[in-house]
Formats: sequence, C-alpha cells, structure tokens
Amino acid sequence: MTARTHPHNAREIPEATVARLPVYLRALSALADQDIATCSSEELAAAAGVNSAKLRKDLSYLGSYGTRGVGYDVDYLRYQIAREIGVTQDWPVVIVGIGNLGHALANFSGFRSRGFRVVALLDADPLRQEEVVAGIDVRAFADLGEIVAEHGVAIGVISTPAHAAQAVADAMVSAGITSILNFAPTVIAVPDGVDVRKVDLSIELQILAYHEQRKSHDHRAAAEVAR
Amino acid sequence: MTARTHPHNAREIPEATVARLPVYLRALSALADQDIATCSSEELAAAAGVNSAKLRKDLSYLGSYGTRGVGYDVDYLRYQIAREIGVTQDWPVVIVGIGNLGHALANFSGFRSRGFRVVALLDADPLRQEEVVAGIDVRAFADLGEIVAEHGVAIGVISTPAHAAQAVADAMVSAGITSILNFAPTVIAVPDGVDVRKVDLSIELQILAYHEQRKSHDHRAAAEVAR
DNA sequence: TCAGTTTTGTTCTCCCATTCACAAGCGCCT
DNA sequence: AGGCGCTTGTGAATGGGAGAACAAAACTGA
Repeated sequence: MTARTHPHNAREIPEATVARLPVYLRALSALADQDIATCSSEELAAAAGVNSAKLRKDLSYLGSYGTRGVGYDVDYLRYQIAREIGVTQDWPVVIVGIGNLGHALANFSGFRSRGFRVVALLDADPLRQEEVVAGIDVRAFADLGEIVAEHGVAIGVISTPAHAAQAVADAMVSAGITSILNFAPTVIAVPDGVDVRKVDLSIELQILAYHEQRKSHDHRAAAEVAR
Repeated sequence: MTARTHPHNAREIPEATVARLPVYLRALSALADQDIATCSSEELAAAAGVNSAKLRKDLSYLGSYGTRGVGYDVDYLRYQIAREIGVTQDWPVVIVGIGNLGHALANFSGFRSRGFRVVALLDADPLRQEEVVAGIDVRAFADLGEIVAEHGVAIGVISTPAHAAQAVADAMVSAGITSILNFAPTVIAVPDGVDVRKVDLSIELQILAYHEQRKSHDHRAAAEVAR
C-alpha cells in the first residue's frame, strides 16, 4: 500500500475503515432491496457482520449522516458511502490474462453493478485473441497502451500465470495505470504511487489449513488431558 | 475469525504472521527453483515483498531456524514453514457452485501443488451435474454429507451466487466442515469453531477505486496550490 | 413544555502489529 | 587462537485499530 499522507487531506480515513465501507454499501443495498428506509447502527452492523461500535466509528469518519434516536436513512447513507468510495462514477477496467480465471472475472456481474466497466480483455496468446468473452473481443496484449489512453483506464486486473505477472504489471504502469488488482500467485513490484492489491486463492486455503491443523492438535491434546 | 485461545497452545502465532507464512513459503519455493541453497532475511524479505525485520520476527515465532552471520537454509526453512502451516499433509476440499468461478477454481493448479486436493464438485443445478470439470464429475449438492464423511473433508469452498451462500454454509457445517472459503459476495453466519475466510472481488476493486479517487483529488488540489 | 427513551458520535483504554536498534552468535581469515 | 564482519533473534518504542462506555442529541407522548 502506497504511503500518501499529503497535508491537504483534511479527513484521512483509516485503511481498515476503507476496507469495510464496501461491505456496508452492500449491506445497505440489501436493506434497500427489502424496502427498508431507515436502520439503526445495530441493524446495519448485524447485516454487515461487524460490531455496531465499530460501524458507528467508521461512519463518523465520513461525517454525521445519522440522526440520534432514529438511525440512518438507508438511501442517503448509501449515496454518501458510494460517493466517498468513488463508485458513483464509472471506472473503466482492463483485464489481462484470459484463462479460466480471466473468463470468470469477465463474466462477473458484480463489477458492472458497482461502477466498474470492463473495457477490454487482453491476452498475449494469439489463439485466445480469436475468442469473444462476455461479449467483448479478446485483443492483443500489445494494444494495452492504446486502450488505456483511449478509455482513460486507471485500474488493471492481472489474471495471468505467475511468470507473466511482473511483465504485465510493468506494461500497465508504463501505460499509465495506477491501481492493480493482482490474481497471479506472485509478488509484483511497482513504483511509488501505484496501488496493488493481491488476491491469492491458495494463500487463503493455507491460512484455513493452519487453523484446521491446530483444531485437530487441540482435539488430540484435549483427549490426552481427558485420559 | 474464531477466537481459540486454549491454554495448552504453548506457541500462539499471531494472525498477521500466519497470513504471511504462505507468502514466505512461496518465495522460498521460488528461490529453491533457482537452486539457491541459502538466503539472508534481507533477500527472502525482498522476494516476499516485506520488511526484513518483520520477516525475522515472524520466523522467530516458529523457532530459531536461521544461522547468525549466514542466513537461512532454503529447503530446511521451507519444510519448517510447510509443517507449521500444515501443508505437508493432504487436505481434501469440496467446491460448491460450479459456475464461471467454480470452473476456474476447479482447474486452478495452485491448489493441488500446495497440498489441497479437490475431491468433489457440487452444484444444485441438475444441468450442471452432467458436466465433467477438471476431470471430476459434478455431483448433486445433496451428496455433500456423504462425500464429506467419506473423504474426511474439513475445508469447503463456496462459489455460488450470493443468495445461495448461507444455505450452502449451513449444509457444510451440518456435514462437519469446519473451515470455509467464501467467494459469494455476502456475509455468511456460522457457529463458533468454524473458520470463514472471504474473498470478494468487487470489494477489492472498490478499495482501489477509493485510493484512485483520492489520487485525482490530490492532483487537483496540488494544481490548485501551484496556481 | 418537559421528562423519558432511543440511538448516535466520540472519548478512553487496551491490545496487537510494525519497526527500530542492538546484543548475541556464527563463520572466516590471519 | 583471536579479532572482525556479518546476520539473526529479540527487547523496547511506536502506531493504529477494536471495543466499552458514556455524553449529546433528537424524537415521543403526555
């Protein structure tokens, strides 16, 4: 995560809070779908799976959008959070690497519904460039710079194999992309000012495995004690 | 994350460290592939994309596996971390929800190579149950209990749409699964003792969008100041 | 108008994680 | 054998987030 503490940023929202705002946004959308117009911090916290004190503190970083004794107006709060995150505007996104995962990402409806528009799918493999995925032509990786410039793309997604990821990241940075979501199972290096977030499937499973292993250790130890 | 602070757990490894151990494991594998037999904390930290002090502190929770003045033996350290995480053994895994993402997960080679074996793919849709994905028959969701019992499955992956996720989670818990990796864009509730990790693609993008938006605000503010 | 009820916004305290800085330890070279 | 350079492992300081607890505010009903 890039360190960016400029003095003119009056309200610095903590990173942990930023990571939860999208969760609140989704919970609010669910409430709105049920035609619920108002909710308390307790209710919203339950829907989002967090502590209500934490929720209130998070929201307080955005401003005072609640009414004491009443709660929050669902639509109003939803708009405020969306504005703060920046999903009231439209974000063009490119996806590089159209393998299994790239296909899934291209077809994922959750992107479009949250302000993200996939403007291009790129792959280095000429065979893949014949394909049409999710209604979008797969184009050559070499076209990246052109596409980024044309659509003003700021966000790129890497879903290539690990060995290609660094080269793709470098090309993205050169093209002017400043935020990268990396699904490739490798660490990529980028210059200051470029944000990278990493999603790693096997790491998540390994974390679960660690806890799972400890559970069975505990069981064995408990059985030991019981004897 | 389930709170499990049993008194007989002599060495309690911090959660933040647990989350990084798989990263170190991967970095060590990369070094081993380059026939590097020994590395310093500085080198390994660079490969893993972390601070060297943090790396050393993390490793110190496992024990003293380095040699002062020399560094770490790559293979030895790799084995020690793998053992600590529990990936020296084989973990059977079931995947429920064989849509686009489920396909990608089933075909993901990173699972198998890290000690995870997909023993079953399940879907509630009878049409999908005709398919064979990644060499595995897709079976009926109703078979979950049977399969979990037969293979001793402890870890389940949910890649269904959001509306189905809670029901799947409930069924997994009933069947005896105690660790869940949830890709569905919704919060799921589980009893104590069950670990859930969540991977949410659109949340990751929204976090990037927030920072991206702030970058352009900063630019505008900087231009303002320059005038 | 005013007491009572509800719920927010915020303060305070605790805990965990990160980072610095250095002593302890190891190998090498003379 | 002994000093020197290098690297680990850890104590201590710092920073940030989580949660409890409460005061301030708004609405309700008499």
